Amino acid sequence: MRADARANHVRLLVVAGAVITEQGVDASMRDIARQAGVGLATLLRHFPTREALLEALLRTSFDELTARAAEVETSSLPQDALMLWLRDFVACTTNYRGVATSMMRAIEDPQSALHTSCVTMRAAGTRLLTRAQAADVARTDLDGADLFALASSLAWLGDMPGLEARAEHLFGVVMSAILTNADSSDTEEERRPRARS
Amino acid sequence: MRADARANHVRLLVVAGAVITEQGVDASMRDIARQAGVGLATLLRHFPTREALLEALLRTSFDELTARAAEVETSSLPQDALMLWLRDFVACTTNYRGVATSMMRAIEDPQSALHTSCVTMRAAGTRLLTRAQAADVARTDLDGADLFALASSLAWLGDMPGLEARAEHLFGVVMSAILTNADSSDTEEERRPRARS
DNA sequence: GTATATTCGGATCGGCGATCCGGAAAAACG
DNA sequence: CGTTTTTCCGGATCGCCGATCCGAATATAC
Repeated sequence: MRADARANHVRLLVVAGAVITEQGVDASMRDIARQAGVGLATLLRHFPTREALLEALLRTSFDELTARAAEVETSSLPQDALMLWLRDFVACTTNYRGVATSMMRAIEDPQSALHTSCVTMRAAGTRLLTRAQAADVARTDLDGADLFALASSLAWLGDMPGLEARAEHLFGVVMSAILTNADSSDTEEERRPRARS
Repeated sequence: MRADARANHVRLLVVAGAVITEQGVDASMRDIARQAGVGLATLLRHFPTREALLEALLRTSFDELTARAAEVETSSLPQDALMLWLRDFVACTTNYRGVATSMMRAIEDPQSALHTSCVTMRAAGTRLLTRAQAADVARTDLDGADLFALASSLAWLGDMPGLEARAEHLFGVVMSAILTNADSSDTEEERRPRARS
């Protein structure tokens, strides 16, 4: 790859990250190119589709999430590991508004540039879920796809206007449906009623 | 209103319903106008924004839902009423793909043509929730906005590709978080593990 | 320094929603 | 009826979008 091309590549990634952070995943590709000081054709040459660009933006975060899954799997109790990782997953996928919808579409479309990344994430979550189920602290009528769907729906809720404040609470509500608090552990706080404003 | 204008109005509603049913709420306004055999300007004169068109399409269903809320409130146990009505709500809002997102945006935007309808729906759900909470069968750390958000997220899940089959199951999972099955009633079936394919 | 291969970006295309306005047609009136 | 008035229609146009083409610019190889 030529030097100027490589420079444009990283420049586009940085600018796209900034623009999409504040405008969401449906930001205008032209805008991104303009703010990066290149032509639209150049952006589209480096990232042929919007999903390819998103995939490049998410790869770093996703790799960190995968590492985090392995980490909590050995360092925490099954129920805590699942909850901690899901919290990270939701937080990560809430950085870019609208990304939950893109991911749910991509995971069903092998052609999507995001497909592999999403499948990897789902697999990481599935491992934590299976471990929790084996420890009898998670309901057994869920599989990895269910978990991915529920987590994605929480991410979707998180970037609805006016719901930012409720997102954490609703996370706890859904978690209470996933975990089967067989014994009262320190994750019990998630069920405690919250003072509402 | 002139006779030809009224005819176009109903014609546009019928065609828009068909087109949006199969293409989702982001269907091209031009397409709808074309299929109705009128100019784009005519469609936009009758429904100045996409949300105004959606509001007109949803009004009938929403009125039925409001009536249904009053019906189950008097005919069913608090927990059953809440569950039955939420099921209807989700089914109704899943008819048009993408409508959940439109509703969540509209309910925070008083300018939206959909705003009033959404607020009405939320109020209907809130009444059923409050009744269930008073009967001690629903968790008390939820308010109407939480319920609306959870129901909308279920509707959102329902129109993700590949999740149609799981939607009902996930509905049960989330319901199990909302209801507090104090005594084992006949709604208990929702918690029974499901055989997965 | 020249030749080659790669990359760039302006230009163009079809499609979108928004808007304008001249003409068509319904309605009101005599 | 015919005429006038009011309403409504829809083609045309605008700026924006993403996709694509291709001559110009330039980094790299020799």
